[in-house]
Amino acid sequence: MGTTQLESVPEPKYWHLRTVLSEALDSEFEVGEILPNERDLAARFGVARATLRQALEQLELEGRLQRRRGVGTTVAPPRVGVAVDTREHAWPGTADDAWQPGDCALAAPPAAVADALETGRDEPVHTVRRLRVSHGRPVAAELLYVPSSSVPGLPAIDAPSGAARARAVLRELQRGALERRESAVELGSAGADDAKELDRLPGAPVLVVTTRYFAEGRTAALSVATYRADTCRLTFGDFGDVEIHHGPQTQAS
Amino acid sequence: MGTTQLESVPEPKYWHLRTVLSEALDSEFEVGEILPNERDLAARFGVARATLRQALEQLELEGRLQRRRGVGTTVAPPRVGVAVDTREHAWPGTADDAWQPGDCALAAPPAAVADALETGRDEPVHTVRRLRVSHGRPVAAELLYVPSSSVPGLPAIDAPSGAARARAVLRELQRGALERRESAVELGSAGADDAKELDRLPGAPVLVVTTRYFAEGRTAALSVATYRADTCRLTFGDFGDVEIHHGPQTQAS
DNA sequence: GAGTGGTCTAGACCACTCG
DNA sequence: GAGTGGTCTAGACCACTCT
Repeated sequence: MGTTQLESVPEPKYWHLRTVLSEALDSEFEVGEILPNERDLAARFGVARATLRQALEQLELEGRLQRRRGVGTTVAPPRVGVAVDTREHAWPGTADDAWQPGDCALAAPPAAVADALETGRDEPVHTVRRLRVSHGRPVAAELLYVPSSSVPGLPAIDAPSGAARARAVLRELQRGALERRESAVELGSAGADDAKELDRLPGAPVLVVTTRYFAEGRTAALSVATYRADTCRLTFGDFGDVEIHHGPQTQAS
Repeated sequence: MGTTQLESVPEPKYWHLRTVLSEALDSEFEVGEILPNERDLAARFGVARATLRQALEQLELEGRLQRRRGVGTTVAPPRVGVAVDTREHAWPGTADDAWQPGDCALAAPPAAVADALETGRDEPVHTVRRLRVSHGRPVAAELLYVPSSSVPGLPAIDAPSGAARARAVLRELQRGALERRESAVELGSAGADDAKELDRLPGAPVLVVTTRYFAEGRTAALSVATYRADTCRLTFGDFGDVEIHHGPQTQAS
């Protein structure tokens, strides 16, 4: 007697904190508003800073918060719906397919990519780096692997790299009639280079979309695109901008 | 002089560790093999346990490792390709749509769901809980929201809940001709209930797939499915089981 | 009971942004 | 230079799984 247990099966502190903060975000904060700094928040809740950070990490993973070193923690806007559509328009190289071609190189791809393309492991393929921008912010970085056989008309003497080359490869790829595409989505973490382009730290969670393009029954190209998981909601079909999911709780049954 | 800097722009220890461990996993370990425990590993690399754990967390997020309390850390098998297909077969309630109907309840859904269904915020809808199993393991938990108007033929006097009720709702939903569906994928964290069904801890990363089913131009049902992000690769189209992505490094350009 | 991963603490220092 | 989030430490205890 004398002691009261709030939780007979106590949940971890950081999880409880996450819930409390989540509700506070809903009711007491506006999008873009700056939260108190971590040391103050930790003191206010009577926990160590590391524990508070665990809760903040959860909320950032869920797209509720945005943290920037040297600046502070702000309330994130709702995730952007990004179409990863499977229709005929918006093939790579179409006039506006939401991607900005960056650099291009001719290099041997990772072994797994070579296998999928059915090229030799040491055979160089055109590797186009592209960036996808939405609402003025970079949302995804892509590597598009195009075997030489998919772009037979590509001039051989051009500059072997650079943005002009990237556009040329896309143009030629577009000429060969692409028939079909298949995609897969999985969770990953941003490598150093992707992280830089996406304005995140290395290790930031990303949604990796791997897409295989087919032409004449064979794999004509392969794309590996990493989307910022904190800010993006990938839409298949034409989902519009309805906001459904808003946290981990599934408050039914 | 006298001191050597391995990194002129030093990367964080945990990130470097992640890379080292990742390579070790590729070359020196088999799937299912148990790693040394965290305290030993930390000592071996000369870092604090917390730092080592940060590296392990990354690798677990990437689906390379599997950690179980009281057991140990093992090398994870490649992610399972799970079809989130958009074809006509495999509508909810089809003979085999990979989902096992669980419970069913009639309850007011979260506000966001009610809005998407265009039902009143306090109007109860049929809420079916289902579990998706692949290779003998649970991979996803789903809540399927079905407004009464979508299942007009549903007997009113039946048991209002339970597995039998769930099957009845699905059967009636199947009768009304579904026309189209739209999906979105985003990162989330498992709530306590989902976590339990998926055999994970609360807060575990999940891929949340929100699907809207249309019939006669209106939203006939809405599904929120949470897939284990560590073990699943969601495939759209029919991607097969090719393994492409294998870590954050993008070793081209 | 022994051994594992999971949680939590109290502190330190670093890297970055901004006025 | 002040203030922020990011990294790291060395330790403690807890919850769980096996034998």
